[in-house]
Amino acid sequence: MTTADRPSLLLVEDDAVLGPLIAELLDPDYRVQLVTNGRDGLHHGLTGTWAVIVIDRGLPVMDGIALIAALRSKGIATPILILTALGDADEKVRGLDAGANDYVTKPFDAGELAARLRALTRTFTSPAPARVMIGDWELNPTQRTVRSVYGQTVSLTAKEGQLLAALAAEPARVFTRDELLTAYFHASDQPGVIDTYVHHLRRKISKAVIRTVHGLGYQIGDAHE
Amino acid sequence: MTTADRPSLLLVEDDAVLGPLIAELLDPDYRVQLVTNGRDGLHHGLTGTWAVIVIDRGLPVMDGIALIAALRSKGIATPILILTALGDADEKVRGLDAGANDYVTKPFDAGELAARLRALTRTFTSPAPARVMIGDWELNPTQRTVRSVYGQTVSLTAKEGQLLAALAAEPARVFTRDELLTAYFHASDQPGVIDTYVHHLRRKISKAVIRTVHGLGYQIGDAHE
DNA sequence: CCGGCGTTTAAGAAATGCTTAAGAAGTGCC
DNA sequence: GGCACTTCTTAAGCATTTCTTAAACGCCGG
Repeated sequence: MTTADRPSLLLVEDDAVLGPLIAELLDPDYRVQLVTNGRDGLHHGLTGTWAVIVIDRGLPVMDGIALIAALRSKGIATPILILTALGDADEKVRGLDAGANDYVTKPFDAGELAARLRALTRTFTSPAPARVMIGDWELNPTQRTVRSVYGQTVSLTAKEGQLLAALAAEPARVFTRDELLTAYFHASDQPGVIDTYVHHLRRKISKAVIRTVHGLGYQIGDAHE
Repeated sequence: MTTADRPSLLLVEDDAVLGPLIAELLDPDYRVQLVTNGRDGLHHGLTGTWAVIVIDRGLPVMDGIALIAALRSKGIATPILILTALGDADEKVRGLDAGANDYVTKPFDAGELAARLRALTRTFTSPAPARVMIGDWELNPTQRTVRSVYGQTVSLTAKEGQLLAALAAEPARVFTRDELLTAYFHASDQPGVIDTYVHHLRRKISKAVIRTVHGLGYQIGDAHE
C-alpha cells in the first residue's frame, strides 16, 4: 500500500516501548504520527488533519482527558479512541464523556482495535439519491417530482410517477400497454388507462418526452435520429 | 425530564427478560422502542428516525449482523451499538465491520453503556446556533418559538416544535406519517395525529411552509416556486 | 375513404387530506 | 391533593385530489 493512500492517524502514547509497538502495528493501515505527551498531542491535533486520534490516558504534561477536552472545546470533531490500561467502568465513563468516541483497554486485541478504528473512520455515503434524467427533465422518484434543467419543478401523482419511472428505467425500449398495466396499475384496469396517463404526463412535462410507437406502445428517449 | 426531550432509541433484543430490563434501564435517557426480532428491527430501522439503534447479535428471523448489513446497505447511517453475550475478538471484528459503531458485551456495566450511547449520539458540530430558517420563519427549537422575519413571534407546543424541527432537519425530504409518528409521537398513536399537527402549524405559521405530498407525506422547503 | 389506433375530454368513484370539536391526559399552581 | 389551564389525541364529516372509465374526436396507413 502506498503511503499516500493510508489515512493519517495521530497516536499520543508516552510509553517508550508500547508507543512504537502500536505505531508499527497500525502502520499497514494508517500513516501514523507518534507523539509522547499531551502538549504535543494538542498541537498536532489542532494543526493537523487526522482521520482518527488514539490517546493514552496517562500522559505527561497534559492528561489524556484534559487533552481530549481541549481538542473538543476548540471544535475538533475528529474521532478519538482512548487506549489505556485503566479499565474501570468509571474511568471509561469519564473518558467517553470528555469527548472520546471509543475506549479500548490494554491488553487489547489487535484485530479488535483495527476494527474499532475502521468503525470510527468509516463514512456511510448513502446510495446516490435515485435521480433519472429524461431529456431535459430530471425525475426524483422519492419526492415524486420532475424538474426541468431550467429550474421549473412539476409534482406528479403516484401513478404518473410510476409510469414515467417505468418508461425511464429502460430508455429506448418500447413498452406495450399490457406491460405497463400489469406492472404499475391494477390488473383489472383497461389498457386505455395508460393512454390517459401518457396524456397527463405530456401535458405536465412536454410532448416530446414520451414517444408513441404506433401499434406497439410507448417509449422514452433515444428515439429515431 | 419531560418525555418529549428524550432522543429515540430502537432496541432489538429477543430475550423476553433482558429486553424489557434494558428498555427500563435506558428509559430515563431515551424514548425506547423495543422489538424482538430482526424483521421488525429492519422495518423500524428503515421507516423510523432514531438517534441510535441497539442490536443483539442472536436474533430470530434475521440475525443481528444481517440486520446491520441490511440497514447500512439501505443508506441508514444511524449509529448502531451491538449488545451481546458473544465477546470473542473475532465476533467483535465481524460486528463492527458489518457496520456497527460500537460493541458491548454482556454482562455490561450500565454506566459504561450509557456513556457509550452518549458518545454515539453526541454531535460535535461546533456550538451550533440552534436556529433553523424555514422560508420566512426562524425556528428556535430550544425555546420552541418561531419568529417571522418581520418580528412576529409565535410559541409552539412541544409536539408542534418537534414536528417542525423534524421536517426542517432535512429540507426537501418527504417524510411519511409513519416516520414522523415513530420518531416523535407515541407508537400507539394514529397517523392522523400528524395531520392535526400539520394543521396547527399551518394555522400558526403560514400555509405555505409545509407542503403536502399526496399519498406520501409532508415536506418542507424546496418546493417548486 | 375506411377502419383501426391514439388522443383528448369529461365525469363519477375512490382514496386521501383537512378541519373541527370534544374528551383525555398532562402540567403547574394554590 | 384538588383545581384550572394547557396540550395531546381521537374521531367524524367535509373537501380535495387522484384514479378510472368511457365516449367523442382526430389521425395514420392501407
